[in-house]
Amino acid sequence: LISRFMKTPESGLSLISEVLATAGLFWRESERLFRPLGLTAAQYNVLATLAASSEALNQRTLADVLVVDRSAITGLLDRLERTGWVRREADPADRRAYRVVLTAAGRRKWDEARPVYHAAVRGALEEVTERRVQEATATLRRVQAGVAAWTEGQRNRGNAKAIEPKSKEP
Amino acid sequence: LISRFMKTPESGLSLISEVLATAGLFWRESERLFRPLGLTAAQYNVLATLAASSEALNQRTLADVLVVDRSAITGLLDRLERTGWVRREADPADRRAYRVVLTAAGRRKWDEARPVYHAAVRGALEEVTERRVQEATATLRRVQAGVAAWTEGQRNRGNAKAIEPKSKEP
DNA sequence: AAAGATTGATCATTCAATCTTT
DNA sequence: AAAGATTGAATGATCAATCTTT
Repeated sequence: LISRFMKTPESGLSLISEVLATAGLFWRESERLFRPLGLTAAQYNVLATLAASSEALNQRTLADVLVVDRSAITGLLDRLERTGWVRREADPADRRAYRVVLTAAGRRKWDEARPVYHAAVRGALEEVTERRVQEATATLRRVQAGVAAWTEGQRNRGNAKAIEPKSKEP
Repeated sequence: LISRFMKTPESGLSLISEVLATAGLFWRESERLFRPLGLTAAQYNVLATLAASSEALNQRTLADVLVVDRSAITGLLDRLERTGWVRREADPADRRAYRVVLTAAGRRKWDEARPVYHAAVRGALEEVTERRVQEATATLRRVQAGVAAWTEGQRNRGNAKAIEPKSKEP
C-alpha cells in the first residue's frame, strides 16, 4: 500500500499511498502529542465526538462515527471509564444499550487537549494554501464515496444477484 | 481527529479529518480484500516493499520505509517467516543485522495479491479525475513535509537551543 | 430473527528496556 | 557509546461467537 520503491506509479496508487502515509505520520505524531496528557489519539477522538454531539450517543453510533468495529468501542470505553472521563449510563428506552456521556473531568481533559491538537494541525498546514486544502478535502470525500461504492459493488457481485439499486441521496 | 459533528470546521481540521477517515476506510477494506489470500494489509506492505526493492533490506530500513517502529517489524517478519513468504538471512557485513528477502512462495503470493489490490484502487478512484488525483497527491506530500517540519520545530523548542538548522535538500 | 454490547483469539503498533555487535 | 534487533507491557483493531433485549 505504501510503495516508495514503485517504478511506474499509476497515479491512483500514488494517491492512496500518500493518503496512508500522511494518515500514519499524523496519527503517530498525535499519539506523541497526547501522551503527556495521558490520552491516546483514539481516546481523544472519543472525547471530541462526545463533546461535539448534542445528544448522548450509544456505542453503536460511536462506532459508526469513528469508523471502527463495535467491539473496539468496548475496550476504549472501559479505559476511559477507568480514568473517569466518560460514563456509561443505562438507556431507559432500550435496556440493551448504553448512553455514553462525557464526565466533567472528561470535558476538562478535552478542553485541555483540543488547543494542543489544533495547534498541531495549524502547524502542519502552515505552508499549504487554503485553495489546496479545500480541493484536497473535496477529493478525499470523493475517494471515500468511491471506496464505498466499489466495495458495495463487490458485495453485490459476490452475493446473490443485486436485489435492487437502492440509491440513497444521489 | 475525526470530527463529523464539528460545528465550525476550520478547513485544516476538515482536511486532516478526511485524510484519517479515508485512510481508515481504505485500510479496513484492504484487510477484507486480502483476508481470503491469507494476507493482512501490513503484510502486503512488506511483500510489496521487498518485491520493489532491488537490494535486500535490513529491518531498520524496512521500518523506515513503512513508517513504523522497528519493534513492530519483528513480529511482522516472524509471522511472514512462519508462512514461508519471507526469510531472514545473516548479513555477512554486519552480524547485528539481517537481510530480509522474499522467498519464491512470497513472490508468488505477491503476484497473486497485487492485481487484487490494484483493481481495488482503480475501482475506488473511478469517478475521480486525473487532475484531482495529481493535485491531491501533491498536497498530501506538502502536508507530510509540514508535519515533519512542525514536529522538528517542537523537538528543538523542547530540547536545548536548536544546535544547528541542519538543512537537507531544501 | 435482529440489534446492542461483550468476549476471546489474532494481528499490529508504540514505548521502554535489554542483548549483541560495531 | 551507538546501532540492529528483540522482548514485554499496554493500547487498539478485526472477526467470530455469545448473551441479552427488542
